[in-house]
Amino acid sequence: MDRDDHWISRFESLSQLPNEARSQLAAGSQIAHVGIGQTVFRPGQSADNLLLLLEGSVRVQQVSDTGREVFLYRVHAGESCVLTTACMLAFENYAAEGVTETDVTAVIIPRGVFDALIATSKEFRAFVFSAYSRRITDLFKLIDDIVFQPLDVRLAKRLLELADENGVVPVTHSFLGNELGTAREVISRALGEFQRRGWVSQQRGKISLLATPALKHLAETGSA
Amino acid sequence: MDRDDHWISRFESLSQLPNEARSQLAAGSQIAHVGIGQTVFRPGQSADNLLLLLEGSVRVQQVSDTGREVFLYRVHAGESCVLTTACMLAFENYAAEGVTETDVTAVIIPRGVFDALIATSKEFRAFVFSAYSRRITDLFKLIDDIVFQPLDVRLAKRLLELADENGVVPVTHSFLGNELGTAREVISRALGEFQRRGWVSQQRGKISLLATPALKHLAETGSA
DNA sequence: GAAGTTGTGTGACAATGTCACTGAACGAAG
DNA sequence: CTTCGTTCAGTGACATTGTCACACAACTTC
Repeated sequence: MDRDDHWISRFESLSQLPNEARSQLAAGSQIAHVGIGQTVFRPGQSADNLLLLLEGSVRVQQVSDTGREVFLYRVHAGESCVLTTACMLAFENYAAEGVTETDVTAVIIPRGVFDALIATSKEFRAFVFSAYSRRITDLFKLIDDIVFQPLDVRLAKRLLELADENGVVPVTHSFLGNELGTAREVISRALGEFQRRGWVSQQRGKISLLATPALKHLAETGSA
Repeated sequence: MDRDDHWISRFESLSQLPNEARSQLAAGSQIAHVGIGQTVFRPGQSADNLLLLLEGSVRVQQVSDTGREVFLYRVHAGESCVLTTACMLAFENYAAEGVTETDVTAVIIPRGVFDALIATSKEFRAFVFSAYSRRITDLFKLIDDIVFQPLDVRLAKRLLELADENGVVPVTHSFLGNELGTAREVISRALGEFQRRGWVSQQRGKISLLATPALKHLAETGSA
């Protein structure tokens, strides 16, 4: 097998798998492409695969009873939808869904292969539990932020995260509200304030960051 | 071995372990007692054991940078501190701590035994992943509640959860504020309103529920 | 360009969070 | 039984955030 261009080498901890496990993984999994805006998993639909992202990103959000959505976390290339797996192995449903934000290339590991690898490989277990650990830590941090961080600080952080290389954030106010668990109007006001300070300029569906340092300062210290 | 009074039989899914795994678990673990108010695990301290609670409860909370605390979830008898385990296996720290709320009896499963069982027993894996699944679902629900549920509804829910058989909740306003991620004053006001409606009466460090049905109605429908 | 859809701005008001206090209730000395 | 210190609860003023009801601007489609 040609290892160097194989996807496994893109995952640092997986590339430490012993040969046997490695070929077991390579043989048992397959690569899939999913278009933008597709729902990869959703409540009530039991997941049968573990997904590892090679390209693109997936947004995971909780769907409230009232139909509203809260952002939970984002799966980037090189990461896995590992929380889904807990539910997949436990046969339990949960109320979160995953939506592709870009075109996505992913590795599909079927339940059986996943289960076999968990049993045989210490390295694979380390990979899975470490992925868990990171996600859970993120969730704890999210709760902390929602409860204790003022909105402008959280908004500044998110703008910096979502900005492309030109400092442009190509999203609507309503998207940001969703992302931060608040209302569009609140985002509009906060962005209006940022604009008044000369930190951003706004176009329809697009925000340009003009003073990245000021935003960073707010995001990090919590004060302007 | 006398199984009927052994702790394993208290965990439904563990009692389905095949004999070999079962004795492996019984032999490798030990029972410990911890007094009330002890910190079982804390940030920066890597956990070396998986804990299964036999008696009592443990409160798990995120400790904010600012020193404030947010309630995350509660581990009851028959449950495990399983999220700690992810971090324990991944050698990563996180910012949550666990404090005993009562005297606690727990089973200590050392890392080595845990790891061996994960490898050998399908049933043990199911136990662990199912515990994960439940916790994660709870965390998602918590985020949902914090973002979308009005405070009075969340307070009513929590009062009902914390009440003893006589409908008495033996906690302070400040404890409840902590529990719901809000300030003491806010709890005082909300409880004042409940009292005005005749739903509760208050003593220092103690709240008595007078109209459980009304509280339930508020908790479930979101309207008085 | 007319009509429909989506995105943004704004004012009024409600709910919640923060701050600065006050005094009451309790426990531990003396 | 008092005194003192500590913890707990109540309150008003104000800041921040959330909700509702709009108006209107910017894009799309036909």
